[in-house]
Amino acid sequence: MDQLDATFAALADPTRRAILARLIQGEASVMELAEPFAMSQPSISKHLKVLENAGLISRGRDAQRRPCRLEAKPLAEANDWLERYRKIWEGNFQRLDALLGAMKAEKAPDSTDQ
Amino acid sequence: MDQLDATFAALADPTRRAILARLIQGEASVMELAEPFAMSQPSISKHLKVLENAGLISRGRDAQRRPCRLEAKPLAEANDWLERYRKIWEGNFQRLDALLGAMKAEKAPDSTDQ
DNA sequence: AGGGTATATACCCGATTGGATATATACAGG
DNA sequence: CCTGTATATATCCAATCGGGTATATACCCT
Repeated sequence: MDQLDATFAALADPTRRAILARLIQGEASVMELAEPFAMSQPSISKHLKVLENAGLISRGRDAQRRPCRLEAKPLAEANDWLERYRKIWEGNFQRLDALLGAMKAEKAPDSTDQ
Repeated sequence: MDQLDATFAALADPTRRAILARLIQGEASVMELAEPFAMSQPSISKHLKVLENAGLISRGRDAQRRPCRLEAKPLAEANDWLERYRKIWEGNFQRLDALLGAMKAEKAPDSTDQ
């Protein structure tokens, strides 16, 4: 599966998005991540595996715990993909310039609007 | 299904992303959209239905044709969701830069699949 | 070694997905 | 009305998904 496929597929589930949202606050164990959900621990582990396979999280080792943390890169790729469309659909060139600037440290002149 | 669920799920398929990419150039009929793919017409119609149900495209009527065009709103929502994370990771990178001074191993591949 | 805790793996199951083919519908033009 | 064209719908099928329970593994502590 393509990276973008895996990223968007992982983001298509509300449980997984909630897990990512929780991880904004910092690392968390599986138990901690499972707590808000009416769902079994293995199901959460499965969601975490999907996120990990998509590269959206990575995991450490702390005794029996396998703390999860956010990984930015696949999110950045998904964001880049969406930014392209946002630029076209909304005519928002500021964001595109910011994106191109971040990616290539170079401005992308484009005078053709709409 | 939640709007974000539907949007991300629709974007998780490379055929559907390619269809959206094609629609950047303007409206297109089902036949025109199907042409680049080694796939039956009904399969393309099914993909279009997924995109339409997610609100990512809308359809008109031109004789027998049902031209498709891009719709911005759901994309904007998905983009907003990702933007939140972009801000976080940019913040993290700033902190990281502050700590490590110079750490540059970023590649910037422009790998838009279509 | 044995017990407790945290997490992963192995199946099971029903629903959904993404493809196919065959058929139905909608419309244009002679 | 009939034909051709564009598109949608109806099944079918294998694969994947998202949940469950039961069990295994990994690690800490006494």
